[in-house]
Amino acid sequence: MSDFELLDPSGAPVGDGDDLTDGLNPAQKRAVTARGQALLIVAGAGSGKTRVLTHRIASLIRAREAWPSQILAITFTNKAAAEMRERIEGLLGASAQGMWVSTFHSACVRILRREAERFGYGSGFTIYDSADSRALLKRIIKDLDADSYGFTPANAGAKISRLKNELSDAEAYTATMNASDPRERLFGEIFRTYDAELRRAHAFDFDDLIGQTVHLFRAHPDVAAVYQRRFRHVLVDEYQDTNHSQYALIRELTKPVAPVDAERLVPPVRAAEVDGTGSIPGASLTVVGDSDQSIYAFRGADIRNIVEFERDFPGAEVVKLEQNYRSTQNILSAANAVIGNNFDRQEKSLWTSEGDGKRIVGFTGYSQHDEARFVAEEIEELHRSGLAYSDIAVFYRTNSQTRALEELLIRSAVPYRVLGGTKFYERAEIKDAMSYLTSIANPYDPISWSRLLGVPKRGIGPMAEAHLANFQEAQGISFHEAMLRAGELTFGPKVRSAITGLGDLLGRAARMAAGGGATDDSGTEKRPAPVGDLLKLILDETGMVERLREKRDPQDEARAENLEELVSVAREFDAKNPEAGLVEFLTEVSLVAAADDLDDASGTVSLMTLHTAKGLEYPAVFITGVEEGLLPHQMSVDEVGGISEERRLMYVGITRARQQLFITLASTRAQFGDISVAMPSRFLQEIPEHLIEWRQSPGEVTGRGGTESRALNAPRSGARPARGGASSTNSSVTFGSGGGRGSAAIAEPASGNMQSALDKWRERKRLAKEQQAAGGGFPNLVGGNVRDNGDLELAPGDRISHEDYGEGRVTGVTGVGSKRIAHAVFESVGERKLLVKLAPITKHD
DNA sequence: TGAGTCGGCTTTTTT
DNA sequence: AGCCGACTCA
Repeated sequence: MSDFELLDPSGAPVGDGDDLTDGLNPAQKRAVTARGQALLIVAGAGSGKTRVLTHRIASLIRAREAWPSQILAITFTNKAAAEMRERIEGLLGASAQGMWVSTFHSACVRILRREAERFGYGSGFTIYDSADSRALLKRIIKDLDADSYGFTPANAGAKISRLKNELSDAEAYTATMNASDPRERLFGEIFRTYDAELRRAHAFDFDDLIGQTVHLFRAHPDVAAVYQRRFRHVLVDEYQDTNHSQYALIRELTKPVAPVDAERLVPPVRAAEVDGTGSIPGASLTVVGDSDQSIYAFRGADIRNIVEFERDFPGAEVVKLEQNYRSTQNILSAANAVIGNNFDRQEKSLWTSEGDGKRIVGFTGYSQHDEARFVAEEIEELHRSGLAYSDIAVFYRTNSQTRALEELLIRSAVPYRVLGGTKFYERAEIKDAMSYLTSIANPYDPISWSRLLGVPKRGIGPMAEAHLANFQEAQGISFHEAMLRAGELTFGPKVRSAITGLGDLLGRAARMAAGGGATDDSGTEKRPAPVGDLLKLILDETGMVERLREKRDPQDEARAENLEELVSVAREFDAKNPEAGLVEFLTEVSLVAAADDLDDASGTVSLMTLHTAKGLEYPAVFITGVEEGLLPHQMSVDEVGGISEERRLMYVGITRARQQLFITLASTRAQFGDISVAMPSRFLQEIPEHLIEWRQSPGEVTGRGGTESRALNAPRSGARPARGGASSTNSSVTFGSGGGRGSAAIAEPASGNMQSALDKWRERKRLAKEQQAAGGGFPNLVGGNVRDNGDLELAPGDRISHEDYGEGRVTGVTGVGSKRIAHAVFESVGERKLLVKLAPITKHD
């Protein structure tokens, strides 16, 4: 039973009577049971690909075709990885110990830390996130005076990233560039310096994690052989979003091991592992993807990886999953219609046997606030009809759109959370605290060191920093050592003691982290200190939290709370990973994705970008800001293939919805401080009109600035028959792409009366200007001054007056302090929940 | 050296 | 409108 030697590659037949294939459709069954070197599973949205993938892995293990440790499964986010592992363990009824289920980045970090001595880093090397890279580039660009040539940290970073994703490096770039172009020469210099600085700091950026692993494998066949031998089955999810370096990594991992390398492996290879020539055959590869959901071209994802899979891996089998188990037919028809406008795709059409379901609800607001108000009201309506808040999600194209949405959700007392966006770990105070931990793990890293010098303020400025950095480089010592030896430099007594004191603190913390006795209590144990203790030591000794508290600014108060939350995050990590240490903590923090902190049990509405939404599903979905310039985004319009990618983004958004889909837009939108007129998105026009029930169509919002009361603009369903959608809407939605600079990507149906649309657009723009000039802005502009009702006391029975809803009666009050919520019934709109502090209400005496 | 003010720029999406 | 960075003053 437990005899490893009996492992037979051909395996026991899986299939008949196997519960791993029960209830699967024929295509899914094939995807689970197919065996061979290469398998491509083309999985449309909602076609059960996670199920197929987990069952495939479980069947490999259960049939004894593979041990868990021979499986490498790559997912897009850490959350998806955790979920997949859990589901596999559920199927096997046992732990899947030794199985690698992780993201590309996590898997590569794991390999790189193991093999760190091969490239001269310690295993505690630092991972630079985009902000760190930008900080480094900023310094380099300044040093090289490259800003006058138009280089910015952002554009240089993007270019470096693109090159690294192609497995290029500074040397290769310099060799192939046009050397007579000073701009190119300068960029080569930036690139070279950037990489040199990374090396000096013992650091990798995100792209290096993949690229350096590939280089490691290519430079050291013996190292590659270890992993090629170990992973017999490689499975990759979201294959359409892989870039070139990830593709190369997969190729390396699935190569056979040549006899010369196989011979040197430890432990020695067994006869069963090699073929007749003494080679270990390449691992089997399974990739899952959907080219219609490729939305990461901007970071190097190459759709050709999936489109040309069969050419890359001759003899590959292809299985197509087209039956959808997630959405209603109406939603799928809309999705099919939209994506059908992408001309260069493989034909594929989603279908369901579940019936049409409800129609898609459309709404056009007069402003983004009006739009947000509709979203908030509909969410409440859904909630009243029995849907949990956690079953509802709101999507948008750009993070900046959250402002208006959040404001209205707060006012309506709808519990929500924003996924992604300004992430916890991107907050300044968190980065400050983390810079101490990073520096403790890697005392050669200048970025974290430079950051911690200045926070909290202790009189060490740029001058002192520069002197220390020169000293550090000249002596070839760590930054911590350089600080301890500050006496050898010409500093004033005050600055010197600040520097040595800080150096001492870092040294003590580093010894604790390494397991040495930093404090001289009985500690004979050589155990690394818990991360929580290290962090607490730093925060206590630097007084960072108290300093924030002293300022008595509510924002600083929030920052202090964030730091305390960081301590509890660290403690949680310690408890969950008793064997892990500081480096593991830092790795986890660097690689968490936006969707990773998604807590499904939280009972809140989820707000996120369309990108973050990929891979998720919700019973009710709102797609907001469906306007030209936003979706498709202005930036993408002139890019080759840009519109196609935006359309896929729309497609991804639509296909997240299970039962109810809402599509909203606004006719004006404020950006960069002033208000501009927004046109409905071309994608809106691509959805067959009979699928949409307009509560307020774009046509109705055209022309007039919206003088009616907001509450009356959006009567509940039924009050307004949905005739608006058919005629008026679609004629007014027709328009050109604005400037009409026809890039290759734009193959839009040039239907209809462009001229009249243009006229309407001009007219609206004029009206918008006038209204703005007339003062007070738009009547529908909710934003701006946040009101504060202070300690307004309300009790059941009180009569109140609401700016939008009119007269009403309080039926109850829940919550405490600033989160007090009044439940009220209004004559015009019925039941509503209001945040007492912020709602536009007055109480009648 | 550090605090405060003014001006320019921003918004695409993320591991 | 808001954030960051450069510049100015104490």
